[in-house]
Amino acid sequence: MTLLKPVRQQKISDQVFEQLKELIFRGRLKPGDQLMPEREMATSMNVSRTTIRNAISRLVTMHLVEHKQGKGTFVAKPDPKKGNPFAAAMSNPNASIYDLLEVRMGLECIAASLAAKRADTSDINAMRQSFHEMEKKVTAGGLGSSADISFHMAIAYATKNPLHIQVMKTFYDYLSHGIMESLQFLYEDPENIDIILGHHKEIMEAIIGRDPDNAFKSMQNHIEYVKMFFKEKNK
Amino acid sequence: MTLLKPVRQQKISDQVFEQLKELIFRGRLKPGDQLMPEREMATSMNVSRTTIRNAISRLVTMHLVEHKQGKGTFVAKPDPKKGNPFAAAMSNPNASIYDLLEVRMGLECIAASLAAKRADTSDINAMRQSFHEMEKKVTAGGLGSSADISFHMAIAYATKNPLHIQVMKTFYDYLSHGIMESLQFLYEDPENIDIILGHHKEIMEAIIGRDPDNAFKSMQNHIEYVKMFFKEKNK
DNA sequence: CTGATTCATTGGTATGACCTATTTATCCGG
DNA sequence: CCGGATAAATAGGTCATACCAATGAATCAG
Repeated sequence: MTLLKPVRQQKISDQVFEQLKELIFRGRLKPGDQLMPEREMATSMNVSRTTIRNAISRLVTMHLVEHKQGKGTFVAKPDPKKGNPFAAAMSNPNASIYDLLEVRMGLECIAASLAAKRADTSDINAMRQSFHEMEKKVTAGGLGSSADISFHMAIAYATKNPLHIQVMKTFYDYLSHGIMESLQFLYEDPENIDIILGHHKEIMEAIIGRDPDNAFKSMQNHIEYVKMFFKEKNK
Repeated sequence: MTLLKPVRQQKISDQVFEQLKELIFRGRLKPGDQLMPEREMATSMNVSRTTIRNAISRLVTMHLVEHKQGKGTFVAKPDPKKGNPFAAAMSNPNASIYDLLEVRMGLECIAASLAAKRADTSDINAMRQSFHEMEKKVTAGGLGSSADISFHMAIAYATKNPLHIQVMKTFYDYLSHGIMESLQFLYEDPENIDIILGHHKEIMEAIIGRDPDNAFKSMQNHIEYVKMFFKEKNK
């Protein structure tokens, strides 16, 4: 007898749930986006609508998506009121975008260097995709801020560090809600956008080239630039 | 045409959900209790099993109840970890103390360098106090892990960055109980303690001496040492 | 053009069937 | 009487289908 049982320990609805969750956390589905109709999703995944609904209803409970009868299901805008420690911290009027950048400086520089050591091809593809999406958006006159977030989240995932991923996810959950408004100033100037895209390219190439030190420095340089921008702006 | 019809139709599954939630919150259903079978509950509430399942699955998502196929559904033991993003991440079996140290590496190095720029006398006093307390504890044969945490938190406060403070608080509040047990291994060897005290002294002096670069490097060196310790230990 | 109606789309609920996992009861050979 | 195999009962998990309810767009009556 063979020694194995490819037992299905994970429920089908769990798998669907995980897939959708990943799409949202990685920014592949952005707040406001509409999900595929349940019936369609069911057939395209070869599972019953019951299972799809079960998975989605869990996302609803987690406030990641919202049901709108007769219209569809949409990715929710993160609500800071919902037990997010970062949101609590940031609702403190003493906390500024500058504080946020300082913390990001710590987290993301080390993340970039770890990513350079551990990124696999799918991570790199995610980065490339987000990069090109942002490029496309800005050349089309758009803002590209959500693609920006996706890019940074792709790096977080590439660290393969579940704790770091969780922390960054919580971070950007909040960011896409409140702070992003401040960041809009950054995207208003086309010159800034080119510089930022250049930074991203630098970071990405360091990671692809498996160069942790350069990845660290490129990220440091990137965030330092953003910090300087806001320091200039506020005087 | 005035303010009319705040009509809001509540979904049936919502009503079921609320009922069950109340039962749990009010203690009518206690941890470990088994819920009525879904089919039975459905008939006794005059709704379909679909609706019941939807409501219960939301309770599952909120970690209020647990499904056990073939056995039933049970009220879950309140786990303080549940609902906290950090704890959720760490309950992931893939998350290790090594992951934690990587994230700390990012956060605390930048914190040390910021502290070197911004620490005031009361911050420095807090550091000194924690340092000496730890020194006292270990020479008395104690563990000093809580003084260790106090030391690192003193640095966090010295950054004057409310977001960073909040993040580190959450870190130590929710992680320490589980993770600190692992750190005990570190304190078991007197030799380690001396080295760690030396590290702390280095960090502290760099901060007092207003030397951000050295503070950064000292902290990096410190955490790197701990990382190495666990890497050695696990092979 | 305005307003009502119709209809396609999409989430919400209801049944009923069958699958899978767990526990309990039963039966049978030794 | 015992131990293990078998069967039944229980309860959650999945599937398929039908219909209800809300929304919005297209259509039609005036």
